[in-house]
Amino acid sequence: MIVKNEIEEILKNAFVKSGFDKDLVLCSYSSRPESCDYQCNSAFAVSKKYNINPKIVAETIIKNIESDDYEFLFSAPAFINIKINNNKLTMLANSINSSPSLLVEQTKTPQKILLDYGGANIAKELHIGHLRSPLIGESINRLLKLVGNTCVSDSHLGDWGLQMGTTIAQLEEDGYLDYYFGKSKVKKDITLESLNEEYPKGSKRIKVDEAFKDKVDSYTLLLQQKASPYYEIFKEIREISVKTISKNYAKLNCFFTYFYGESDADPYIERTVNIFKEKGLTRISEGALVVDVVREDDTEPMPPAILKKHNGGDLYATTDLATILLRNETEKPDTIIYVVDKRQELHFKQVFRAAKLSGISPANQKLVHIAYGTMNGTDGKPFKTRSGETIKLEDIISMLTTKAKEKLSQNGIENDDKLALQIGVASMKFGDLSNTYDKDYVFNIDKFCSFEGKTGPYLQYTSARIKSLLSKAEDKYDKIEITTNDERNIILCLLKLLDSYEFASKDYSLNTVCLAVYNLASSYATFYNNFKILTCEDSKKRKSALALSSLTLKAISQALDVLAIDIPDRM
RNA sequence: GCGCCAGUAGCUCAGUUGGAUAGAGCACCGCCCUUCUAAGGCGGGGGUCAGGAGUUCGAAUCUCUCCUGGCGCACCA
Repeated sequence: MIVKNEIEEILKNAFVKSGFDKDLVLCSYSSRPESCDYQCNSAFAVSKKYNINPKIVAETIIKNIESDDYEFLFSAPAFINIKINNNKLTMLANSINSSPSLLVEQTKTPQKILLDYGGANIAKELHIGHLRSPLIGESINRLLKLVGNTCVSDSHLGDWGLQMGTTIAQLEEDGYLDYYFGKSKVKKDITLESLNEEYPKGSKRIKVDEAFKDKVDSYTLLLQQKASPYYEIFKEIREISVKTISKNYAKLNCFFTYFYGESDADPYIERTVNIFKEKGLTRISEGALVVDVVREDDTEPMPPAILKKHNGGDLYATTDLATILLRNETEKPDTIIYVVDKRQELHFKQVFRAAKLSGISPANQKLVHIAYGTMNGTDGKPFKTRSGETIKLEDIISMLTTKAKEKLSQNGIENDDKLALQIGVASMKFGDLSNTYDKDYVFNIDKFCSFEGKTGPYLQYTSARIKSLLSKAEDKYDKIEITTNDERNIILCLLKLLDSYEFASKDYSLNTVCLAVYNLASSYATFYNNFKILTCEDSKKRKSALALSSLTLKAISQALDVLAIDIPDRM
């Protein structure tokens, strides 16, 4: 926070000179942009502490200010309004412009961070419910890297639980697995379509058909014991699924360092369970092996974590704990971040507590659950189509692409599939990421497909216009000079955007980055509309405007890179 | 029942440790393309921040209360 920190230093000196406690100094962004750029409201706190009239406090502070770069003004009853002068803004603009990283503040404590994208289930195709985890995860990954951390990511596929037993049992009953079970010499291919049909079918049945549920339980257990042919079938399903998942996630610019799943933790499960047993942390409850994680001060229900089912099978908590052990023996991350929807909050509380109790996660390792909200329909429940189906991710992507193509066609750009995908995906991603991640929000297909106003395509459009402008310019440009209000606004928005990375990396609030980059683009659009750059006859002004445009483009590009949104050359 | 979260413009959402006149986008109305991409810019209308009480110089923000909705509460993930 370049400017804010500097203003606070100036204020602290003035506080000391005035005899006030300098710890009370706080500088914030202006809530009244028409009268100031930054503000300090600390006079009220000082007034209270020393029992002095707040007006006198503010006036005293202002009198003791020493600064050539900023103007400090009194505003009733006791606000201190701060304005940056043009020289300072010019200097800032040029130093940001000459820095490859645009002076984004680097963390003082760089960490190795592992991101866990909380398991797309491999038994079925990706649907709309699988959208937020990779979108949010990918952006957080990029954000944390931008501020100086090292990150690795793991898809952590859901591939070792009941859903696998269910799928295999249902496939078997419908004759897909005759070859594996020796009933046929001909191998029937398992396809994505068959998985889409068979898993939901079996999933419904286990709730009503007890015999089938018993079969599913036993198949799940057999798989977890890597028995034949269950393990071979699992491998085939997994391969088909991973292929599709990675393809679709790549379309969204989401990538993983590792395509691991729960099953990859299997070799660590026995040791994990033994660690708990040896430390005396386990007990048998209703036939299951459990770990108590409740604390005296808990106000919410806190059931024990289950390590082994009554039949010896493994559960979600088991594989998650074994996965932590695996990671601490391979990657040794300082922090593990789970990007998983908030309905699983209790599960992660249990796992985190159990991991700390057992020492599987060292005391200084940070375990974080980014508990994002669900996308709801207008009925307030997780989004379903009118017929009650979930929408496939692939269908959403094609819907977005079609809409983008129509729009491109109006602008005379035909048959550019790649561009249409970039625009469509930008709309969806920005629409999602500009919400606060932890709240549920209403999924609106029109909003996801909209290209006007505060959207991803607006940012792409602004960037494409700058690119086009710069390519037409015949001047060489480097020095920026800030003189007008429009130019001032651009730099002020830029400063806020650069600050937003620090803010966002502390609490994972990508929406602040979204808002800040939109405001930057918007302030540039105003400038662009009011000032015809290429035809300006004053060459100094023209060159400065070009340099300012170039800086704006760099800053928008940096932000969109964090959001994993592509910038096209034209649209 | 217990617990967690939410309720802000017609709609979808922001609102940084409590600050000045509560913002944005969409939708609606009006203006701006003989000049760099109109997916744009400028202006306008639109609010009991769910209701009530309290703390404070000051509350959308903190406390209490109440209403409504969502989610979670051991062998699913």
